Amino acid sequence: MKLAEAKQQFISSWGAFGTQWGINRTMAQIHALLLVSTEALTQDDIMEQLSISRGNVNMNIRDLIGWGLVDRVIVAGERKEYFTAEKDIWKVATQIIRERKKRELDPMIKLLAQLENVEGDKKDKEVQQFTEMVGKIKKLGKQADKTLDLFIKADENWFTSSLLKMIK
Amino acid sequence: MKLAEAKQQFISSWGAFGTQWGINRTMAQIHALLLVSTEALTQDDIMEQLSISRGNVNMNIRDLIGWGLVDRVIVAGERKEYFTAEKDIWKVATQIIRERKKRELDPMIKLLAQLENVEGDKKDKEVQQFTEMVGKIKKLGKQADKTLDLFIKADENWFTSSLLKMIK
DNA sequence: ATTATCTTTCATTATTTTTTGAAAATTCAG
DNA sequence: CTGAATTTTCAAAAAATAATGAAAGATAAT
Repeated sequence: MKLAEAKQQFISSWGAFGTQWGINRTMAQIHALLLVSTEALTQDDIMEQLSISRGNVNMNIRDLIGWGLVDRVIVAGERKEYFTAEKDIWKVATQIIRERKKRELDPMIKLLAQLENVEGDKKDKEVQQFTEMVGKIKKLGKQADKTLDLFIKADENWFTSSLLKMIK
Repeated sequence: MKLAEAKQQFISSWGAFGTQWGINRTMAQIHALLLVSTEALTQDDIMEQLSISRGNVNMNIRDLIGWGLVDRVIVAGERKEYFTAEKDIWKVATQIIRERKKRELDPMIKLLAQLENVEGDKKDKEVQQFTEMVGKIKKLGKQADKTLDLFIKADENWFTSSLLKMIK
């Protein structure tokens, strides 16, 4: 397989995987394109390479910036904006985890905490089972939350912990 | 909040969260409904409670069975099929992980392995960067794969490991 | 073997999500 | 300040996804 073909394959597949994970196909493709681009790209570059409209590029790029996965790059003497993706794949992973945790896991735990306070007879079997189920899911959610925090922190402390290992 | 209202809220929110994770809203809602139902339900029960069509229930129920999250229940002397959800939330979690791993992570790693073998000059900077990026992502994918396996195994060994702790 | 009950399928319809592209807004050089 | 270059917005169109419901297919009781 040639390089150009491989890149194309990577971009298209990344888009398909994204879709399965509730991520807009185009957003995933733009991210993939920037991941395998040596240089920073303009909106026009992206439009051309993915055959998509200006508005589409603009919206998805801003989303990616909101996810902390893409940065604007200022090129001296150029009017246009350039965009580049974080290339450290470990940072990419922790950033995605950080964001999904904030946007989805945290609100879910909050909701479950509310639902646990259902009114009614604590001896009512229906009430009991519901509260128990909600409580268990909340507990699992909190465990996941903690585990993911450790994961994220592991990254932040990577340098420190490497140093520590050298000293010990 | 009353029980009925809380259940409704749970089902509707579960559907919304599902959507964010690339899971069909209705499928998530049926799963939620079964999770908080004391008794097994028929297709008609589900149709009524969620106000959806028979065909919709049927397809999504079969999907949920395919995911290993819902079981058919045979009730003696009854013609109709009943359905019930696995209530052990830890098992639910590991089952979802097991399936998504199989359906998504494994194929992704396979693809990346292929893309690593791009033809061309190994000294070409473009080729180098692409191969490196793909390799890094594959490595991360494999790490995730291992970690998730541990997670799944932890469950299977839960009883064993509890026993071990007691003996020690 | 016939009938009644229940399940499954799938072409059609409806809904949701994504994309487009032109207009508006912004930015900056001169 | 003016105007050209660039970015952003958003109503409308297109595409993708999901839901409906009637017909066909099973299944089991009589």
